[in-house]
Amino acid sequence: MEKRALYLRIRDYLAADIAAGKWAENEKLPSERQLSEQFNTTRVTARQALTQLEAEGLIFRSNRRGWFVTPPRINYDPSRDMGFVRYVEDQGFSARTQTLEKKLIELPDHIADEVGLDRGTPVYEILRRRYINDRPCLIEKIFLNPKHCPGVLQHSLDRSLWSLLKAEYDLVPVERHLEIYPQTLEQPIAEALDANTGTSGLYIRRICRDQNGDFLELDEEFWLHNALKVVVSVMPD
Amino acid sequence: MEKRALYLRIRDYLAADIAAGKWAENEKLPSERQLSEQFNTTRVTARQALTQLEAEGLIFRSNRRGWFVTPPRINYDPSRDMGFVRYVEDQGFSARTQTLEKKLIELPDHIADEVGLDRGTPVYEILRRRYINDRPCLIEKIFLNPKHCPGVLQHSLDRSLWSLLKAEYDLVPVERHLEIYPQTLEQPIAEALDANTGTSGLYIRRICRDQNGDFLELDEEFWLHNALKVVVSVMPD
DNA sequence: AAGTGGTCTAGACCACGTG
DNA sequence: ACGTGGTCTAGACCACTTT
Repeated sequence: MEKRALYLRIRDYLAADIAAGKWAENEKLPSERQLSEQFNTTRVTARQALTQLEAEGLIFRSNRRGWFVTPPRINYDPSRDMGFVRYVEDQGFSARTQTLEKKLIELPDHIADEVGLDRGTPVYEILRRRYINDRPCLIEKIFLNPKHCPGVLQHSLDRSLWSLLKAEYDLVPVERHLEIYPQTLEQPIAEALDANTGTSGLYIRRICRDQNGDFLELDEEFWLHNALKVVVSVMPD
Repeated sequence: MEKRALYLRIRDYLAADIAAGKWAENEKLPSERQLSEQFNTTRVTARQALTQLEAEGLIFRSNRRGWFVTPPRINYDPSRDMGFVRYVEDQGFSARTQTLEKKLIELPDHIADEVGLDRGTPVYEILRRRYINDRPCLIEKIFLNPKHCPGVLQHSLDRSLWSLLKAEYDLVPVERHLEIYPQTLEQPIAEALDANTGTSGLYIRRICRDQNGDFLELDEEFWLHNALKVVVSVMPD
């Protein structure tokens, strides 16, 4: 006799309802108390089912507001920089970018060592938040080498950065290094994404260099784990 | 007055101990009951701290055996196929590959449609498990187009597949499509990795084609989420 | 003011892994 | 046989959001 745990059966039940479209994208599920009553159990067990669905990416929570059905993942190719908004819109979603900060700073030592710049080198730092269908999905921290794009902060940065760099400075990345791994979102980032501290996320980092191997850009992206599917095409070496 | 939740303070305490090397890699932490006593709380709260550390990738659990310190992530470049074992060993780890199954099957319809083969096309299916430092870290399901590598199943597959395909059939992939996203591990896969059903994982899929655009290989990998850092280098289009 | 999730207590029984 | 985590009960109070 094999009997799945109660919380997994509740999970299955809710997953089936979600698949059947009982709730629309971004629509709120019944409260934990309602669910625990409905399934004749306690809140702890109902929560366990919800947490499992959250890990699977089927639902997400908004702090103290409730649980909601996750919209489909977008495809995202971090090796292409031409128009995030356009790229997302081609998939039938709306997208929006918001610049949170822009300033000139000294590159942190450990990053300087990594990209091969002198310690203390000044770089532009840009902090942006990106929305998909009005849902904040990622925080992006960009470091730009000012040697190659002096004064870039004076432009509006709510648009495609690389189309700006191409148009104004004729900059084109030649070499791109990508790093991708699952990680939890730390407090300030989780907060900015209306998520709980410790929620799972996907970390993406990109380093771009020009034809001389000069450092152009370091881009760090902190995504909600359920918002995207990374898609990359690679040609042989 | 800001006061972090108890489970987060326990988390911080344990995280500090781990960072300080109080327990070695793969070493077992004290039991949940011991921890809850030590921190003067209940098992539920101690577990919440452990679960948080698990999400962060600092510790992992082995079914009903306990909680253990996670070894460092390996770098992994899914766009390079030359010698997983060698690649891992270059980073100072040991690696091992185990073939679980190999057979000729009909390609599932939805995959056939995707890669552009006729439905019902026979393909080789290979199931492998890969270990890093004797810890099972991923399950790999490979579909090979038999048109390009007839009889490949007669060889030992516990070695680098692409070095075999190159040596025996002069096959070299020209175009590679990658998809990467966080997902939970389903029962059979979690089981094969000595993990719990529903544990978070990282899903990686690679489609390789030859110079004519012919389908060569579909590779699906199911990784423990804390075992790797995906690293890819991309040259411009 | 009412409802929601976030946190926490103090137990319990079970299935499984280890000696 | 014993220790471990896995699951579950039946409550409670709090912080925050919504009405």
